[in-house]
Amino acid sequence: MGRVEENKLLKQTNLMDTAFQLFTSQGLTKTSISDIVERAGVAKGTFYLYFNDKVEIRDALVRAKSSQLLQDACNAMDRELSDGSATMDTADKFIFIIDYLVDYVSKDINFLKFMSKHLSWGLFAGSHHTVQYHSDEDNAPVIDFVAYVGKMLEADNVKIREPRLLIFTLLELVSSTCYDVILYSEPMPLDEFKPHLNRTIRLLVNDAIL
Amino acid sequence: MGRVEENKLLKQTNLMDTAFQLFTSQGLTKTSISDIVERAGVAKGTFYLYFNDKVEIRDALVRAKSSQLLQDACNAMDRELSDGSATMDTADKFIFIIDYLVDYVSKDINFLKFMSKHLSWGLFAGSHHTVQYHSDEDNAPVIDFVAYVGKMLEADNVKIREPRLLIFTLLELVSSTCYDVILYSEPMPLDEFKPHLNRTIRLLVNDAIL
Amino acid sequence: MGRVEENKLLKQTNLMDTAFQLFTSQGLTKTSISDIVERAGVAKGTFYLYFNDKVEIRDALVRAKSSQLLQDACNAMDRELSDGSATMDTADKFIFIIDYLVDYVSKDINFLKFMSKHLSWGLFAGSHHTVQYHSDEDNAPVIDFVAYVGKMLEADNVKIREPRLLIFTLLELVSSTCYDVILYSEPMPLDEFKPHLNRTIRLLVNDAIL
Amino acid sequence: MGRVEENKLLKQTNLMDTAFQLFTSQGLTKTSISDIVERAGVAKGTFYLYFNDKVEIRDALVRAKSSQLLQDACNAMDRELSDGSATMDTADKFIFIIDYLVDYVSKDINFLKFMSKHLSWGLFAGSHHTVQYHSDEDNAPVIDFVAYVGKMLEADNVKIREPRLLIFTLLELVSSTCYDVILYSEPMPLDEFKPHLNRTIRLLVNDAIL
DNA sequence: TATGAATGAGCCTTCATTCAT
DNA sequence: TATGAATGAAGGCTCATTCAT
Repeated sequence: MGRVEENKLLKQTNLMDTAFQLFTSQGLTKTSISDIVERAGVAKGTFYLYFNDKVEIRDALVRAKSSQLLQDACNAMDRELSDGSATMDTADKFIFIIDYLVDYVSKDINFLKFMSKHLSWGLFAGSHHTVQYHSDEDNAPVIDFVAYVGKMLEADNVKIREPRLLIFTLLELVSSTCYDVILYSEPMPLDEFKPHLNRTIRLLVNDAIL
Repeated sequence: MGRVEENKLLKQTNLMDTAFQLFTSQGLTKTSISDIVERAGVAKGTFYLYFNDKVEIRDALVRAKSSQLLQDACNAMDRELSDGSATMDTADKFIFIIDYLVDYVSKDINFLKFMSKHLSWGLFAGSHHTVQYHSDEDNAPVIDFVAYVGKMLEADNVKIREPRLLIFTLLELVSSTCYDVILYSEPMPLDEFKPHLNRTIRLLVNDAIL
Repeated sequence: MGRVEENKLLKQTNLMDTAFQLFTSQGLTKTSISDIVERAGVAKGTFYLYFNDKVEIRDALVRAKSSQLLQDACNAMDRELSDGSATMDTADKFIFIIDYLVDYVSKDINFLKFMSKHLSWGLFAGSHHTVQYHSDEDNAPVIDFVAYVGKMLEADNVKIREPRLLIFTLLELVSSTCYDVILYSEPMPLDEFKPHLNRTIRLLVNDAIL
Repeated sequence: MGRVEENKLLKQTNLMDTAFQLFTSQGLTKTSISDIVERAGVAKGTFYLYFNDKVEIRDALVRAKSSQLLQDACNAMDRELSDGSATMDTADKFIFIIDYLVDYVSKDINFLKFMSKHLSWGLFAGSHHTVQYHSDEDNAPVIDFVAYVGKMLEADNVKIREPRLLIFTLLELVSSTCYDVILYSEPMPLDEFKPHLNRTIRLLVNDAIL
């Protein structure tokens, strides 16, 4: 990558980081492109060199941030496994990962509001029209979550009917239910809901195992 | 209800009907309040007599329309059952109802986009801060979906662990997965996805039966 | 005064009291007629039965309140004189009265802002298009300030060239200078300004004495 | 000053000139920002690049115009003095200048209404948050009125107790009394009032001379 | 007399977007 | 590439005023 391209990427990253801060702190609609460029320290016109509009940068951020969050969950899983203390079956591992996700968003309501129910977009990151993005704060390249799960299953010596579908279904289920549960305690508070959620996850995972 | 109050309800219904038409035909952001009042044939100020802003009328509509859709599904279920031709167990009935919902939104993409993943809001309709609303097009009063399912289970002589939770979970699962499946064919087209969805529904329902 | 007229006056007084509260607490432009009628507990239309617009009620209030303030100053003067302790010449008396006015407005900035530099309007109250008004809080009928001063001069056995003109000039001088002095400390703070003001008052009064 | 900055100042001056015309011809409240920008031939948004709201441009204009008027009065004084015909003492000079001011506003009632009683704001122009402004119509740079008077006194070999305070007091007295006198003939018509005013000016000036 | 729902013109302001520099 | 002044359509919203009840 040449100096010019590198510089370009830096500007873009800067814009995305700034936009993310503003989106999560004051909301999407309350954040104007003026706000973003002012805080980012670039001119208005510069924004349009990198993004066509606010929706584009929003979508790019949702993909990037959910992808990053999945990555973090994988890392946490790896740490847990290398501890060697616990014995986890495949369903336990799914539950662990999802628990990590739920914990994270329940501690950062603004992040949850920004992501809405679109946690699964992180799965499709890397595919069509994804903006290259790697925030300064993040410390590792983002890998493919489906691939990670694949390796996990391999290690467990377990085969699953449609791994990608299972992952998608679980993520949608989790992000969708938890959105209402966390934000509105509807139909019940999170800690009351969690056991049911885990039971459902185990059910779906075990059913998918061939 | 006095003449004045009747008139007020009519104005509100008129506004909501008009807003719904515009939201589903040209999208939420592309619809201005000016558009709504112009088409509804009332003054701008009148809108603010009934709603505080666009978000409020949107939310009221999401609740009302999803509630109505659930009602329609119940009616379809009743018709099917009164046919007497088919023998359906409890899981079959859930699958039938959900199939009705999915069919409906898959045939009206704009409706799906408007509702986003919030089909379950129809469950909470009738509860807190719900605007009274009954569109001219609709032909029956809206009853409580949870209550309907309750009676259904009674008729089947079946007891379920947490009926409200099951219904919520299923609705979230369905509306969330189908949103991506229908709009983006992600991770697969709808007809390919449906068998998996049905299998999952059956799994969850049977697991909930005591 | 018949019951009907009495009632009418009560409504009007109620509206003016309410308007005054709002004008002084949130400012003239920030106060809408809706605010006034809502707080006063009457319907929108009722306002227009008593006043043509906001300017009319504002002007009526400025006249009434400045008139009342002048009255209060007279009462204070009377109390001071009946004490018998002090010996005051005519200029002293003017200074005493004006000091009362300045003290009052300097302790109620919002009142000062509302009255602006129009303290002398209280002189013309009772004349053309003045709304009859007597707030609940006030305890005495409002008399004519010029007449009061006339009696005061008589008691002092002093004749003045043009009493009404002197009073007008002094009031304008005081309200105008003190407005800037109190609100902006321009060209100097109030306590620094007061000696100069008093010197000027004495100068003008003595010059007017025949 | 670069081309861009020059252009900016021109735009601002243009806006202020236009606003002044409208404010004085149709009044402050009857003039909308739409009116101003339309007449000025710029876009609505451009207004907000230079002023935060209508009050800001109004205040800037009051300061600028009163400052300009004081300047004009100084120029007239200079012309009068260079004529050499008259012999004027210090009080005469003050009376001359004030007479110029009163004459001016009495011939332009709309200007008087716009300025209200705030003629003294011209004294503080040049100080804090004053918008740079120099109308096309005006032909000379605006100097400091207090400084002008200072030189005048020097030439007269006269020392005054608190020159700035005297000037402030005189200006407030004049603008405040003449506002009511000219607009409402209250308490008497202008020509009847003028001798009294002049007497008062002379009194105050001579008293201030050390 | 009193009401308050309805009006609708017009308010101020925002903001995505452009383009000359 | 980058800038940021200028744009102006469109936004949400207010509010004085009316009038049928």
